[in-house]
Amino acid sequence: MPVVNAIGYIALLLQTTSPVFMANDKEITIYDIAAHLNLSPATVSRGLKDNPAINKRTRKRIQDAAREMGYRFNAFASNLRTKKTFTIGILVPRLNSYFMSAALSAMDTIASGKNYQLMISQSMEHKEKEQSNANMMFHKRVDGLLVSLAADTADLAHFEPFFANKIPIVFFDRVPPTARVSVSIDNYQAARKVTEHLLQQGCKRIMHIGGNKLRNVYADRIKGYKDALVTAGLNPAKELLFVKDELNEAAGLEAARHILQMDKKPDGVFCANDITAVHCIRALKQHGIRIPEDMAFAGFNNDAISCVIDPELTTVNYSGNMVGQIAINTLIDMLEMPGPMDSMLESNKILLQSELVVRASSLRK
Amino acid sequence: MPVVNAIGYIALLLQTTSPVFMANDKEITIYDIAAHLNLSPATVSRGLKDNPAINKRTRKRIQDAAREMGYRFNAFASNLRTKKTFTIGILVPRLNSYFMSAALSAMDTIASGKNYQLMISQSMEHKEKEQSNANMMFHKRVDGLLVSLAADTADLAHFEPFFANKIPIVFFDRVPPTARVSVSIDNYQAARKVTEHLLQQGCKRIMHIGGNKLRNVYADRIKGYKDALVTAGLNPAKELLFVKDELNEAAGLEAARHILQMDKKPDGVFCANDITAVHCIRALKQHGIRIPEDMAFAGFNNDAISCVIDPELTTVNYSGNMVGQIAINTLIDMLEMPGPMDSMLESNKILLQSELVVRASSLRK
DNA sequence: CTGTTAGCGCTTTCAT
DNA sequence: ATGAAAGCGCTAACAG
Repeated sequence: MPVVNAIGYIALLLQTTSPVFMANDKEITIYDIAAHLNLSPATVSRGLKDNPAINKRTRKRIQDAAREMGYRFNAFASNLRTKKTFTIGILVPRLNSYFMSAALSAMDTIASGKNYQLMISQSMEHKEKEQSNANMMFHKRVDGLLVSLAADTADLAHFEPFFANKIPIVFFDRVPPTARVSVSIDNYQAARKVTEHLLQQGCKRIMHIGGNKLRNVYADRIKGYKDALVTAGLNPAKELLFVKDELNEAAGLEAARHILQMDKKPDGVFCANDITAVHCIRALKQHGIRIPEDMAFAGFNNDAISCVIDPELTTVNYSGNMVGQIAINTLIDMLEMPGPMDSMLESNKILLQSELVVRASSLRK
Repeated sequence: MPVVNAIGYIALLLQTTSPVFMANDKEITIYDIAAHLNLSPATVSRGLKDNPAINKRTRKRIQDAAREMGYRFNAFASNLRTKKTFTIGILVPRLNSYFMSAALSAMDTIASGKNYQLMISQSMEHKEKEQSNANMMFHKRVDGLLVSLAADTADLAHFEPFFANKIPIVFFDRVPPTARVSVSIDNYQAARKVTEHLLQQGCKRIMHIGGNKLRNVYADRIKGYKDALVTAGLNPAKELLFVKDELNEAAGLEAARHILQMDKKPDGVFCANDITAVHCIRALKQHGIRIPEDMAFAGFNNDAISCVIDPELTTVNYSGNMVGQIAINTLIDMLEMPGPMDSMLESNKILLQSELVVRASSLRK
């Protein structure tokens, strides 16, 4: 019987629950259970895992004893042997965006269903932070990694340890062109569709507000925009492309200021994200520009905010939820694939479709 | 010298970086370093930790060798001995809210600065999920816990293992009344201020749209609202209190429907969160109700959305960032306090102030 | 300043 | 169906 020492005694005074959780300083181990039941630790270990090699009644005795004695599984000891942590690392540019929250939300739901834990950290859009986070994940020995790149990440050197050790990485949303496995939407097609829609509404001078071209999401949208113009026989003019490193509220205000001082103003604007679009619209409206009569507008993401602005914003529905789900399922599949190599060699680039959501901000007919 | 086997060979072909990260299947341990340098594993262990007891030159040799040999620290083995994981568990109702994202963002920044990892999971507002998450955290042996409760959590039984084992918990935002350590804002005072502001604007019939009274945040706001009315000599009428379990977009629409069918409509509405307020306003506007002329409006949270609605929403600025910072700092202080007991016994309820942000939606004079 | 030694708690052959 | 024993990689007495 474990002796209740001074600290345990205080814990005893504090506690308000069944004796199951008594803190005696001494953690219960499988050895304690084994001794208690006159079994070997090996049998207890198997019994706790419901190993069918163990007699059904014995298993039950073991599990009951474990519960009664307040046993808790020690994952470290287990990890030390098995080399698996059931932990997935997640690197994202920022936690506080609507899209990312939805993606993480979906990932968390699926991960806990399959008994994986998530270890989340954000780069704040800086490659240095991304590097140190990746490093930390590597040392914490995550089983796999889900990554959405920072705005200024130019190379993947900081992921080499993962590649070399065959720790699977699934890139999502902000994916590098060289990624072997990635999940994102077809930004090029989506941008084409948006631009074509604005053309159909009669726009002749369409401006694009875009993000850092280092990232596929923004580069592809710019390309889609330009190609749509070319296909329509228009020339993608340089002065109609406005690029900012980060597409936030400030970028929207800046874009508005830029538009207001243009001699020949655009009659349509396709903005690579909703937040920027919304704040740009607000600023333009304050200066008497009518949306969509003077200027049609479209955004990207179908952020909650896009329904709140007046007029409601035409945008691209791009489900963080869906991307998150597919990304983590892909990763877990790789983790649980029996043969270790095969899955790592074949490339798997998933491109999701997105849908144009037409709302009042772009309807001119 | 480690032999490159078949798998290692493929890894070699794949790799594009320095030989530091070669995957030889065999992980480098302190024993390998020790053998390489003709030292004992203990010395290597100390050297890697920059223990001043070790000769400065030896330390350097050890660290250089570690780097060259591609050593990576094995946290499990370390945890197994030291019983500390440098991992903090976080339980939140939902990841995808603006407030929570900001709080997590702040926590992540501070945690990584102090070398802690975060293990985040969400309850989806259900106590069952919260329970299983808490359980998982306990088994993963987090050093401490940060908790914001689900909407329907009625008791804290699932946290007993933590209390009993003296694993510190800091509750934040959605805190239980019985919490020993908690960080939240003064919801009562904030709600009073909002209500008083509406009164000052000439409102005589102020409605309150509130959330689940099980949670302090909503109960306190309701109380603040009622007390402000009483102080002003008004009677908090039952038909002017509209309570929904979850304050989301749907709740806003439902509230609007409710208001539209009221015989004697309110001339002011104080809504316990911005999202609900915004969608309620949108619906009311569509039915010809003018804000603020017919009905003044105020929300809570200063969500990004509150500046996008027209008219802009009067609200309470309640920084997720600040709450997150203080919560995690409080927890880390507890974790790093030398004497284990003292800090756990004293209660520490931090109540932050918030500020009323007056915007057009409530200005009638 | 460095080395020896004995575990931390679990898993896993290999025996029985 | 169960047990014995070795070892995962690190740390902390204790000894020198």
